[in-house]
Amino acid sequence: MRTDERIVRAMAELLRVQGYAATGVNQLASAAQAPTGSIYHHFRGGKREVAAAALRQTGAAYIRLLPLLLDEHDDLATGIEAAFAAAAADMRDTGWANMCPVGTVVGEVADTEPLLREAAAEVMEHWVAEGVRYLTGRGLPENEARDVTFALLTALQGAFTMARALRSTEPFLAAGRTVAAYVAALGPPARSAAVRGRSADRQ
Amino acid sequence: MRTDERIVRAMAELLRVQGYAATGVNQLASAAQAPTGSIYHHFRGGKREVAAAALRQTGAAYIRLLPLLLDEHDDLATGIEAAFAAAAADMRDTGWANMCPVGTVVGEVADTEPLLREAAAEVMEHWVAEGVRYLTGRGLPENEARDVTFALLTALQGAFTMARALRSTEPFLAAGRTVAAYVAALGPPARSAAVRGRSADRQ
DNA sequence: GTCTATAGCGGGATAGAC
DNA sequence: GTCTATCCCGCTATAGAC
Repeated sequence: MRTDERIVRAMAELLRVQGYAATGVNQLASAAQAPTGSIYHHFRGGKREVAAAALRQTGAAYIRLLPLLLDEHDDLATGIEAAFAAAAADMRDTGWANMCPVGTVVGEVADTEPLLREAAAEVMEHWVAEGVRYLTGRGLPENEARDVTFALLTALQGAFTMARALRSTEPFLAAGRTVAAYVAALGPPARSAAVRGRSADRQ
Repeated sequence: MRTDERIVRAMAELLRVQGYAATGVNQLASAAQAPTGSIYHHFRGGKREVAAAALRQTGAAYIRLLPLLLDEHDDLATGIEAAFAAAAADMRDTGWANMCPVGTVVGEVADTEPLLREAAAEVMEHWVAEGVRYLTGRGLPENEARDVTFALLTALQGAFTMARALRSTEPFLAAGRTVAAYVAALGPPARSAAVRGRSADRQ
C-alpha cells in the first residue's frame, strides 16, 4: 500500500478509538509505519489535512454499507433492524472501541477546526443524499425518504455513543426496533411493490 | 458561587464546545476565574476528576428537562416533537456550538480514560432509568417505555452531532417527527387515559 | 485556602542529509 | 521521496510564598 494511503488509514483507525486531539503526529507516523517527516511530505497541511482525508474516506466507505446491508432483505423494515443488529455486533466484537470517526471529530473540533467541520458536513450531506436516493428507489416518497434517512443516521450516531459508554448492544437494538417499526407503519403495500420493481430492475 | 462550582461549570462549558483533550488546565482556570493551582486544590485528581464531576452535573441537569418539556403537552407524541424542536432552536441560537458534553467525551476518551467512561455510563444509565420511569408514568408498558427511551436518547445524541456539522435544524426536526410518529402509533387510547390520570394526580 | 512560578514532558512542525 | 534530529511551544502537575 502507498505511504499516503497507510497514513490516512492509520488516522481513521486512531480517530475511531481516541479522537483527533489525542492523536499525535508521532503516534500516527508509527501506526502508519512511516517516519514523521513523511506525513508532512504527503500532507502539507499536517495533521489537519490527514484527518480531513480520513473523514472523507471513511464516510464514503460507511455509506456504501447501506445498500449492501439493506438489499439483503425484501422487507425494508426487516433490513433496517438487521442493519442495526449488525452494527451492534461489530461494536461488541471490537471491544466497544470502534466509533464512527466522523461523529467523534465533529464533537471535538467542529468549532475550532473549520476544515474538519467542512469535511464532516460534506460527508454527512453525501450520506443524506445517498440515503434518500436509496429509499426512494425502494418506493418511499421523497419527503418520507428524507425523514427516514435522518432517523437512521441520527439513531446510528447516537447508538454508537451510548453503546460505547454503556458497553451494551441495547441502544442499537432498541433504536433499530423503533426505526424499523416506524418504516413498517409508513405503508407496506407501496413498499413491497417497490421491492418487486427493484428486484426486476436487476435481472 | 464557590470556586469549585465555578471550575466544574467552566469545564462543562468547555467540554460542550471543544471536548476534553483540547481543554487545557490553564484555559479551564482562566474560564473559571481561578488560579491554576486552585484546580488541584479542589480536585486532587486534576483535569480528569473535574471532567467527571462536570459530566455528572450536566447529565443530571439534562434529564431534568425531560419532564419539564414533555409535561407541557397532553399528547405525548406532540410533546416529543416539541422537545426536539426546542433542542434544535437552542442549538441554532448558540451558533451550533452546544453539544451534549457527555456524548463528546465518550467519543474522545471512552477507551483511554476509564474514570470518564464510567462517569458517562452512570449518567446514561440514569437517563434510561428516568426515561422509563417517566414514560411508564404516562401509560406506556415497561418494554415499550424502554424502547422509546432509547429511541429518544439515541436520536437526540445523533441529532446534536449531525446538526452541529451540517449547521441545520433538520436532523432534530426530522428525527423528532419520526420518534413522535412511532409513539403515536403505539396506542393512542391507552396513552390519553394515562394523561388524564397524570393530570388528575396533580390537582 | 489562594495564587505564582516553574519544572518536566510531549506536542506539532521543520530543516536538511541522504 | 525517505528519514532523522531538533526547535519551539503549550501542556499537566507541583512547590512553595503569602
